[in-house]
Amino acid sequence: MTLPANLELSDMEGAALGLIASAGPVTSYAVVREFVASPSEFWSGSAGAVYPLMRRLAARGLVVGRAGAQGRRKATWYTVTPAGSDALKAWLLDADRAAGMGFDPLRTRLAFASLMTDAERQDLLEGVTRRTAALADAGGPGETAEARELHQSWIDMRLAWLKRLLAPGV
Amino acid sequence: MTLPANLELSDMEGAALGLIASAGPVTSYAVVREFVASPSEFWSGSAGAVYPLMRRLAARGLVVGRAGAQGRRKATWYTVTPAGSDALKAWLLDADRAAGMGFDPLRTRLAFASLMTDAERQDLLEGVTRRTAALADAGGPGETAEARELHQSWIDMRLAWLKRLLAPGV
DNA sequence: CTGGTCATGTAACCAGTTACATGATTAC
DNA sequence: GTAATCATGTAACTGGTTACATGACCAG
Repeated sequence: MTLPANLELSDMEGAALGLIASAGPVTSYAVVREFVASPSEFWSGSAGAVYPLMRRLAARGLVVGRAGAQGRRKATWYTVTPAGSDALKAWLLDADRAAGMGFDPLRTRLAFASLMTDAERQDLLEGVTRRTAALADAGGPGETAEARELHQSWIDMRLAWLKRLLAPGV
Repeated sequence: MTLPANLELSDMEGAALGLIASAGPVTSYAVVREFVASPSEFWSGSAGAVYPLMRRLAARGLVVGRAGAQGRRKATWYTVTPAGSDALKAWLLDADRAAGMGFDPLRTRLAFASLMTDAERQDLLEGVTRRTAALADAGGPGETAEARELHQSWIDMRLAWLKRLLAPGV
């Protein structure tokens, strides 16, 4: 990529910028709420992360923050700039990074399956099966149909894989 | 969980402790090599992360480090203690955390599919398809058969999902 | 009007990153 | 013998976390 360095985004920055672009002028708190509501649960969406992140984006000229109010409270409303739009596009369409596997807590543990007894392994897989099945209902409200389908595919894959490993005589 | 607080492990600590338990006495550098070679690519395995982590584990009594040598170089060799073994077991068998989805860079982007044009979306999915297909060969050497199968299932799921989305007339 | 929650932050801490330093080992 | 790389670290920076502070809003 011969992209200007100031346009490069971390994944959390990209996600935040996407939210701002989608939801029009937003306050930092609205972004916090979206992160918290997200089914991804990878970022906590803590205020201590989001508020400085928004200031960082503003300092880089990717968003503008206008001082305003929310009722009697004063608040800053953020909008993406053209430069922010470019940065967001570049991040969204970065196939190299999109193809990565990210972090998978189950795989991390199964790398050490040899350290478990058979009974422990069985218990773990059953516990994971129950909890994975429960994830099916937990769709985030803001997600697109495509993201939701990927979520569901992930769950289906997981359950099929678990079922096979739990099958008697395997 | 009524687990003593000093037994709780972060995911990176758990992974490191698993490596130490699997490979017998190891140096910090050996752990670095394993992290770097891991197909997960989530942690960089930087020395600046691993060396302090090993000291932290030692300070908590989960491993012991014995001063020794590697040829003429001096090095510290780490072994898990019984307490470390307990902590590792608790981390490995924590079904709640194992069932989590972790971080998925593709899903993070697809949450904003509405911000792409049709052509851009098509390009992205094709790029991801090519790169995902290439992942099939990239099995980590230290991984167990189960972890490898989960890796492969993830790839198959991804490819099936991508193929469906790229099918003409959908 | 008072107790709880919402909204907007700030501060201190912690863990992981890149970049650097240094000495041992290996390749040529 | 000298250059490259391996092995063992350290230091400074970054960014995300929890915990706290403060004032607005809302239910009884």
